[in-house]
Amino acid sequence: MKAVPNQSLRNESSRIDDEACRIFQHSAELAGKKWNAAILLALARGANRFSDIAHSVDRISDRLLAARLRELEQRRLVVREVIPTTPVQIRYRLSTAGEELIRILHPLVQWAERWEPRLKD
Amino acid sequence: MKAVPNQSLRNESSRIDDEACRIFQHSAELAGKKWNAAILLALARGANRFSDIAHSVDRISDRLLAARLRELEQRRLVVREVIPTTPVQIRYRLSTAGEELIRILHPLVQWAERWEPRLKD
DNA sequence: CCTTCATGCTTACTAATGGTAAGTAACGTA
DNA sequence: TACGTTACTTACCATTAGTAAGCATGAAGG
Repeated sequence: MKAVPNQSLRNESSRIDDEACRIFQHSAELAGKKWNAAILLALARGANRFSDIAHSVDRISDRLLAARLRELEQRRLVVREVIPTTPVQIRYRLSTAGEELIRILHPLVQWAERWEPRLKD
Repeated sequence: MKAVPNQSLRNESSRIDDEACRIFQHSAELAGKKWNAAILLALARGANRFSDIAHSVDRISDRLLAARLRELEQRRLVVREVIPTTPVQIRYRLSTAGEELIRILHPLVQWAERWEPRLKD
């Protein structure tokens, strides 16, 4: 279909490619990417070691947890500290941005309880 | 026994598999699944036909747009109406749940502007 | 008439991502 | 000595995403 994208009849300002919309899409997809919300929540609730998080987040695999923590660290939602004990301990915690993000997302719980009651089974 | 503090001694109720946490994860992943936020936003901003949404959401393919609209309809965030003109017109719009969802997610814009300034490039 | 275009999809194919299982180095415990 | 824990990585296959093309219907243009 998209061989010749004809939008000449369409007013350019109605396209969803301006700044706020791209930002919105980008951050929603970051927060909502599979496992991310659960990982951030686990950290918010006190888990701070790899294996704690792995136990807190139901059904996540080590491989994906490691991958997600690396991404979240790069995006600066999570801070990774190496503690030079023997053996080394690695501790993860939310950054301020991460804390604010889960606070912002909290209303989703009420939304879901209202509109998706079957989730409660 | 102190080099490695054992978190498994924490009480079971702190695990992230109880109801509110599962709901939280589930709805965050619904809202944040790739393209969903942008599609809902396009609808909120007035797009209501397939090709309008396709033009509004930058870089989405027809295939994924069709798939996502079907999912969003099943999840009751989007309503699909068939208008029996010739040829038939198909019109999509947000349900009340869908409208509330994008309202809830709106603070993400300010969050991202504050914490992810490089998105603004 | 006959070609061409728009709409709202579907089908076919490839690339990227996800899930499962197992492995690993360095230590600790029984 | 054997096994468990920690924080990962590697190997492999299944599922999903992205790209391109096809298609039925009808409208519009020459």
